Parts: sequence; structure tokens; C-alpha cells
Amino acid sequence: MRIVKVAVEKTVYHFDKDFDYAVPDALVSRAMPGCRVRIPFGTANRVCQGMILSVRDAEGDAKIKFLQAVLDEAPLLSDEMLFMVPWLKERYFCTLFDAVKLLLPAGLTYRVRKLYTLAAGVTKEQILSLPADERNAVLPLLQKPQQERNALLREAGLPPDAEVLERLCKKEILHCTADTVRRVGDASQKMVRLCSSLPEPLKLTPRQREVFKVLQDAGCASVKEVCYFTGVTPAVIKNMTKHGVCETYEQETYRTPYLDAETSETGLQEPISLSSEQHIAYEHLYESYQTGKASVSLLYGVTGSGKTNVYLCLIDKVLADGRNVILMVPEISLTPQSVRIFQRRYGRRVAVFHSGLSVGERMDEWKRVKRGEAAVVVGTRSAVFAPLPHLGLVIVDEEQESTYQSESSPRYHAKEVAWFRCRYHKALLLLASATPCVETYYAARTGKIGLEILEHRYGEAKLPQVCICDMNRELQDGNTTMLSRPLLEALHENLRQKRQSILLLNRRGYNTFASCPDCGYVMTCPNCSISLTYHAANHRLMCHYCGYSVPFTAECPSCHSRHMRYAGAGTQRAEEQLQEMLPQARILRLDADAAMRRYAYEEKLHQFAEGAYDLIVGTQMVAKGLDFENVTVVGVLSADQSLYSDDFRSTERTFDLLTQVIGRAGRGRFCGRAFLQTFTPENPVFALAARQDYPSFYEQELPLRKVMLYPPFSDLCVVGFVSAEERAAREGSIQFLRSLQEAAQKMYRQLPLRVLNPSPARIYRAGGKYRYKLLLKCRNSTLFRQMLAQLLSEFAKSRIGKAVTAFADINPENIL
DNA sequence: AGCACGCCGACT
DNA sequence: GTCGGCGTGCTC
Repeated sequence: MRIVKVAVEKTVYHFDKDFDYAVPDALVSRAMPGCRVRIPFGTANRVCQGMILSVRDAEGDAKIKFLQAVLDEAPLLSDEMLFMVPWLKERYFCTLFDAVKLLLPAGLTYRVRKLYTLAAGVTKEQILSLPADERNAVLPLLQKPQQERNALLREAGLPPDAEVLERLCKKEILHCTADTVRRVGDASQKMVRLCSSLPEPLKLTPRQREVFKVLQDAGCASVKEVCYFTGVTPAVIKNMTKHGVCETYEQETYRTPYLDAETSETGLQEPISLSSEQHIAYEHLYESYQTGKASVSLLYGVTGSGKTNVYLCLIDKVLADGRNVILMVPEISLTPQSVRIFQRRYGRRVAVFHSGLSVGERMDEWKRVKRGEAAVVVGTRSAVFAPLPHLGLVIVDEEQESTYQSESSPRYHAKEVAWFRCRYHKALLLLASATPCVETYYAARTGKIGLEILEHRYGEAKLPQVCICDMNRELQDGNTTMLSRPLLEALHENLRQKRQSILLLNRRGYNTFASCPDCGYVMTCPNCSISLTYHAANHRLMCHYCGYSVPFTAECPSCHSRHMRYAGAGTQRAEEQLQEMLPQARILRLDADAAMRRYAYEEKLHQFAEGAYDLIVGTQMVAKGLDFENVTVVGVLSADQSLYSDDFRSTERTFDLLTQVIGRAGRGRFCGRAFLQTFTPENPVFALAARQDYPSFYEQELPLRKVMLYPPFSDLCVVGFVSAEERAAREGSIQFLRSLQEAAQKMYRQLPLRVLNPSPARIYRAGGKYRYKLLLKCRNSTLFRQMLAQLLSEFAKSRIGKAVTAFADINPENIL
């Protein structure tokens, strides 16, 4: 008997597995791995969809059920993808079908729909004698005998969750069946062409002759086009089809948003001249690519060192080999720029993947890639799943960016997925950045991955002059606004000279840290080296890694002055205040958050470049990619907000942010200036960023990581607990901790593991639910993940698991 | 998650 | 004696 293993939709993590189904004889030829199927599942045999993971011949046991239908004519997933599914489950603690969904474009999913008909032998009298609500629900079926659940309820004026229909099924008045429908139809076009053997003798009316001539010239054309050119109606073509002169067929059209008429088929291969430094890096990378083994390299290149040129040369070679490339960029807002560069060079062979595309667009690009019509994919993290058949190179630009981790379940890390795919394809993974994440640089420094360095700025652009503004000083001198005097002055001057400025506003991260204005001391947790966060409710300072807390006092533990204060407020009104202080300035506000529409954003930036604004005020993500000749002043209003955020990566992130922001000023002919406002000017991160000195920053940061056992010296795992009741969430975390310790004692003694106390999540109340978390310093090994998977399943089955959902996230970008 | 099974109390 | 409460356990 033919048996298939199926990933089933709507399972829950703790009982998810690949379920066996028997294939009915009629479907044997179509039930291939990678095809979706319709299956009965659970005690009630509810209809749901699944994905065939593998096929075999074996004896089926008593429990086995049969497939109902195969939904795809050809497999949607390649062997590589099917291989990736269980890997994703094991790695990110999701169900198999969740993993499948990552690999399919959003539009390609089926929806299960419930259809109702009157049961055989039900009479009109019977219906009329029913209670009112039931009668109303049944009556529409007399007009149209089969109707979908939602339509039926709507017509009866009942809410979508009404149970009338289920009741009627039990009474055997209605009959319920289910099927699956495509969510988004393919965008297809009706095409027409001449038949290969024409009827003899060929008799044509004058109008048909017109059509015949057009088709002879064009070979094939869409029905619409033919009608347009000849002025005939579709009836003529239909008639010719009937007489065997021509035939029609459906052809899918692609809706590719970034392709316009200017985009040529193959692109312009303009020669690229590399500097000697770039050339060496390129040569080395190409060598690793050519070894035919999977490898990872870091391309560490200072801002403006021309990393893109190196990418382009590598991509040329990889494409010439008949292999494919993925280029990932951190933000949607950065894709139009990158896409333009790559489309210019590679034409229609470029496909675009990112979450801002509509469902239809995404599906079209996906298909183009799957059929091998596109060989270069540019996009955000979801691009890592692009179904390219012969991957040769994956480039991760700005590899330190947190956007490469998914923020919703399954929380995959695009860099990890990229490495999985590169191993499969024996391809090169290229991580690139001017400020790589500490883990990556450590791996490069210790020889675990390759390292290529570009240390010279391309051309003669000079580093801007950096001013670190001491905000304590400003305060002492009576300046209570959020603009320091040097920055305000520079903005005024820039306005006068008709030059432009960029200001960075940190509105994210509302944590309030405690610092001493006299000596600059910032309160940190003695166990975790994390800034303590002020909690107004109990007037205490708390560590949100381990739950440590102390009462807030005004006395500084370092210099014993009595001026300790908690900071962090004040940026809310920033924008209005700015307009008040610079009344004549034309200010453009950029919000990376949802509000900005997809293209409106590009439009605004274009206007800025044209000089329609004097000043951009934006959040950090926005400011990172901006590159304008006329910008000579950049300012960071409060660098502290990010520097003393309650996260072990906060110094690293701040260094990255400042370095990039400083790099924004003075890209053109004029010398630029950067202003960093802070209450703790003595923090060395400012001087290091001013010099753009990543290696020194790294040397300073690494020992701290080692002492505190943070990555790269351990992995950090967060187990989160969510519940409608605070007590349940807390008790859940405590119980999980207990079983974790037990399991570690008994079965996993060899695992390195340190557990911090359960503590409330940073945002501990969200959406009416309470959240607790447990932090583990561990080694992210197969064994560790096995233990965690086991514990998560047991927890879900336990009594408290009914009230609390637990989930795990290894090396998250943000610790809950 | 959903759903059936089953064991106990309140009711005709 | 039966209806229905929800605790328990299973899902190919």
C-alpha cells in the first residue's frame, strides 16, 4: 500500500509530527512529495490541508486514514525545501506545517470551506415548523441548494460563530461537506494561437482572415490583444476555435511591481573597476566559492568602502556558472535602492521578495523564481526562502541588523537558514557589514569563518567632525530643551546656508535607567551587567534578565553625591518642540512604523533629495539607509536611550547606530558634522564611534561578554510564558524551571547550563495577557534543543499548561 | 486546538 | 432512570 507522511495544518506543537496517510489507488500517480493534500484529521475527521513530506510503500495499520484529494498538479516544494521542513521544526520549535508555510508564498494557501445542503427527504413543511433562527438559516437553501457557511449565516442575519448550522446537521436536516479553495487566483490571461494542422480547405470570413493574419505574424497573442488590433469581438475567435483554426489556452501573467518597460531582459553588464583592496577581497571570496564546499565569510568594510562593487563582481561569476544568488537587505525601505542597482545590471533576472508586497505580487515573484526565470533574488529576510533551484551565493548586507530574525513565530534567523541552504547547495554565505555583530566578528577572528577587510573609504570622502554634547552641562546652564546649544547652532547655520540635516529620535525603548549627573555612573545589575530599569509602581530598580531589584535611592553608589535620577522621559514631545525652536524649517517626519505607505515613503525621500525639506526627523531604522549629498549635519537627540537599554547588546547596537549615523554626514563635497547628545559623555563608545573604530570597540566589548557569559561565549535562550492570569504565568515559569532542573540533573548532565530566575517580561502586560520569562545561558546544541522540545511538550500537556502557553526562542534579538 | 468519552450530580 | 456538567486523553 502506498503511504505518505503528511505535515498537517492546525496541529499544536506538543502533538505535531508527520502523520501517515494511505493513498487511494486513483491518486497514487499524483501524490508526490511537495504536493498539498486534503485530509481528514482528528476524532471528528475534520477536513484540513496538509503537505506530503515523503512517500513509501508499506503495510498500513488499523488507524490509518485515506487522503481525500491531492491539491497540486506538480510539487510546490523541492527536495531541498522538504529537507528543510523538519530542520525548521527542530530548530525553531514550530509545527511542521508552520515550517511549510514559511516556504510557500502567502497567496498559495488553500482555505477549507464548509458547504451545506438540505439533507435528502427534508420537506418544506418540516422547515417551516422549525424554530425561527433555524428556519431562517435553512430557507436560503431552497433558492440555492448548496451554500457556504459564511454566506448562509450572513443571509440569515446570524453572527459567524452561531451554532445553528451544526445543530441542524445533528438533527439531520442539513448535510455538511467540505472542500478547499484557492485563496488567490492565478492572474491568468486567455491566449490564442493557430492550430498546428489547419483544416483543409481553409474557409475564412473577412473578419476571420484579419485574425488569421495577425496570428500568423505574432505566433500567439492574448485574446484581448487580437480583438484590439483587429477590431473583432471575442465571438469571432471563439468561432474559429470551434472550427479547429486556432486554439486558446491560459497563460499566467506576472504582476512584478518593480519591473517597468525600462527594465531590459538581461541588463547592462557595465564593467566594474575595483580598487586593489576590493580586488583582493573579491579574489579571496571567489576562491572560497570555487572550492565547491559550503563556506561562510565576513566582508568587513568601513562605511563607503564599496562593498556593493565586490557583490556585483561575485554575482557576475556565480550567474555565469548557471547558479543563483540571494541578496538580503535589512529593511523594506532599503529595497528600492538595491533593486534598482541590481535590475540595471541583471534586468529581468532579478526578483524582489519582501513583506510589503501584496499577496498576488509575492506569489508571482515566487513562481518566476521557481521556474528559473529569475536568478537573483533581492529582498528582506523572507527572501532567504526563495525557491531558487541552484543557489550559489547568499549575501547578507548589514548582517548585524536585528531584522534578520523573525519577530513572530516561527522565529527563524535568516542567517541560520541561509547557512542551512548554503550547506545544502555547497554555496558561499557572505556576511557583510561595517559594524558586524560581535558574534560574527569573533567567529571571523578565531578563524571559524573567512574574513575579508576593506579599510579604506572609496574616493576622498572625509570623516565628519563629531561633537559629543554633554547634556548635564546644558541642564546646569539652564537649557532645558532637548537640543543642545551646539546642535541648535549648527541647525540654524545649515538653514542659512540651505544645506540639509538629519535628526535621530529614539522613541522606542521606554526604559528608564538611573544615572548620576555628577560622575556619569549608571546603575547596572551586579549579576547581569544590564542597566537596571526604574519601576514607578514600587519605586525600585529592577533587572529584567534575572529579576534582581533594589529600592531607588538618590545616593550614587560610586561618588556618593545625592543627585541620582532616573532618565528616559522627554522625547515624546520632541517633534513639536523642534518645530517651535526652528519655526522657519521645513521638517519631514519619517516613521518606519506602519503608518508610511509603501511608495509614499520613497516619494518623500525623493522630495527631500530635491530640496523640498530642510530637515528629516526620524527613528533610527529610517536614518540608517539615507544617503544625500547636501546633508552636512546629523544629530542624535538622545544616545543614552539606546546605550542604557536593558539588553546585553545595547552597547553594540548603539555603536552600530552612531557609526552609521556619523557616516551619513558629509557624503558630498562639504565636510559634515555629527552631534551626539548624552548625559554620560565619558562612555568610551562615543569616542570609538567618532573614530569609526570597530576593531577597538570589539576589543573592549569582548572581555565583558566573556565575564558575563554572554554570546559568543554562550547561547541565550528565552522561555516565555503567557497567560490571562498573572499568577498562572508566574507559576508556569516556576514549574517549568523545576522540571528543567530535574531534567538537566537526570538526563542531560553533560549540558552546560545556567538558569536565571523567572522574572516578568519587559512588557509584562500586553493584550490583556501577562508574560513571564526564564533566561538560560546554554549551548545551542541538538541535545539542548531536544531537552527543550521535550519540556515544552510536557508543559503543554500538564495541568498548568491549560492556562499558560510556553514558547522558546534561542538567541533572540530582543529578550522579551 | 477540537472533539469524544466517561464519570458524577440534578432533574423529570 | 436520563440529561448534561466538564475532567481526561487522543489526534495517522
